[in-house]
Amino acid sequence: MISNKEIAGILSKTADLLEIKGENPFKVRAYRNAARIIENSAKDFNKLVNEGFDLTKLPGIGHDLSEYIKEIVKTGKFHKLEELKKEIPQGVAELLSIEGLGPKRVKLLYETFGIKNMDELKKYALSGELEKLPGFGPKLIEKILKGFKQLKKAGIRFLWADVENIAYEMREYLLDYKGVQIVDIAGSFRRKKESVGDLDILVIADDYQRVSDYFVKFHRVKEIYSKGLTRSTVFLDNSLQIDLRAVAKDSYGAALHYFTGSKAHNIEIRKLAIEKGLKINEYGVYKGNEKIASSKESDIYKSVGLNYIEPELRENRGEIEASRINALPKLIKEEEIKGYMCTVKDMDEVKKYIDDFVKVNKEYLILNVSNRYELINKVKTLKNSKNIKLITAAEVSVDENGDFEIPEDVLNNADIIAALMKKTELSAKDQTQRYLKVLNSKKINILLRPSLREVLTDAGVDLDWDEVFNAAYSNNVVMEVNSNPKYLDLSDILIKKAIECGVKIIITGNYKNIKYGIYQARRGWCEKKDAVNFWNYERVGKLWGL
DNA sequence: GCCGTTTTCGGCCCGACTGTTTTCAGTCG
Ligand SMILES: Nc1nc2c(ncn2[C@H]2C[C@H](O)[C@@H](COP(=O)(O)OP(=O)(O)OP(=O)(O)O)O2)c(=O)[nH]1
Ligand SMILES: [Mg+2]
Ligand SMILES: [Mg+2]
Repeated sequence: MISNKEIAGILSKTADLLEIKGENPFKVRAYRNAARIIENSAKDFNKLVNEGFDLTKLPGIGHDLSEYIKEIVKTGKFHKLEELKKEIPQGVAELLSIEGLGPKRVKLLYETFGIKNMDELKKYALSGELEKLPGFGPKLIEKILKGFKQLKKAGIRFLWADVENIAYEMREYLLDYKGVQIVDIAGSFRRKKESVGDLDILVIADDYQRVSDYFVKFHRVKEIYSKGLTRSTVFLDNSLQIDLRAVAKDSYGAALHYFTGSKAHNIEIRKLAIEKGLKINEYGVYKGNEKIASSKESDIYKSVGLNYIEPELRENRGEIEASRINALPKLIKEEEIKGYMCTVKDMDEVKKYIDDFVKVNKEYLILNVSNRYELINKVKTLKNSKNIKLITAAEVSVDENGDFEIPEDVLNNADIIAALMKKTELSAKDQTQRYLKVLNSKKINILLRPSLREVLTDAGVDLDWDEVFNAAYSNNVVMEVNSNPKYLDLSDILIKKAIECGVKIIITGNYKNIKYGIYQARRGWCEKKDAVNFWNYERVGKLWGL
């Protein structure tokens, strides 16, 4: 069964090759746009096609692309891509991953010298032959040679949590510079995407045109890619790219909006402006030559008739329409959490989490006991002595057939049961049935690590989420959102889908990690009604019959 | 290739930085 990601990959690859061929850039954009829509969608396109859903109902997918997507789903191949691959050898498109090489230059390299991979490019660059090409001077060639090492364009990304410290270190560094008033980390970092391709940093300063000079002197800068009066790009020693944008205070709102993105969101907002006879750029909103908004982000939205949209929602996944009709979700906030849920394996962990819990001053704590059920009784004893609202969960492991055992005393002693699906290789159909068996067993309250995914990998179960979420809804099974930044399971997209199916989530994790899960829940349009550990103890008690 | 209570044709977001460009194309955010 072909995944959304695979369909998107085929369309996006086609876009790359069309672009190298010199096709109409707007056609190329249409392919990329379709790829983005599919990759971001909570709907399974394989299923949509098989059910005969009219894909042209989706904005951005018209008659042609709809047919192409059907072809891809039904055959696993796309004839246009197959033809393009015959014309343009494999390695040519890979040259696009080098910073500074776009479709035009790659085409020129291929047509002039027949360069079709990185090795050949390197050979020609070192031999000096490249300089014969129009537009290829010594500086560009030097850049290309260095560019072999850069990551961003090659699609290599970092976990959000892995760039957090360096982001704040850079912010402190910039704040130290004279006249700097505001430093915001924008881009996908501000939108809280689970992984980021780079850091995008906005600086507001008195003499903002001087900031670039200072920026590139940051001690971890290894390579300066470009440097101008209002924007610069550098690479750090760990190959992380950092983009800097510096503007005057008056443009703060417009610049923050621009630099937060996403690109697709920006384009939609700018199209709305055009319809209203306005123009939006990173400096402001303009009616003719008159600037009508610029200093506050919310004013940018207001100028095109929209309510303010939280950064986590800015992915062009329906947030603009929702904003227009006053239907944006009221997202959960970190500080509104009422109860924590942590997994414990031994008494030391139990004590540690209880100690932490007392410090954070929240209402209740759920301890999920894995492996050793005798812990449950010890935890209960502790609960009475410490006089805290403690809920005990017993973790059960589900085998390949969808069976699991809960010993009698566990059933009697644990407040709730949480199921963890053992990793198995099953067809999507069988996997779905296995999940349904568990959900319909009426014995479990929480499904842990529902998709077994891992961020930045292809890991994860293949199944029919509509069926699984519908069963979870009917049986009142809550889905875990695991806050470990390596897992973030459920993902933002599946959280959104779960919520649309009426399924509740519980955001789990220790005090350090919990925010990462909350970020993803916000990206999944999560409101208080959707997240059970944002409810008070009484309401949770009713849900689980405590 | 997509799209349309201004349109079924002719638009499609908008701007900064680089290079060898003497007026702008290519690339990128
Ligand atoms: N209007 C407009 N804005 C753009 C465009 N490309 C990028 N931006 C804005 C929105 C992006 O969120 C922001 C930062 O660009 P990035 O390439 O770093 O993308 P982003 O941070 O969203 O994702 P990333 O994780 O870095 O891949 O700049 C564009 O073509 N047009
Ligand atoms: Mg970025
Ligand atoms: Mg960037």
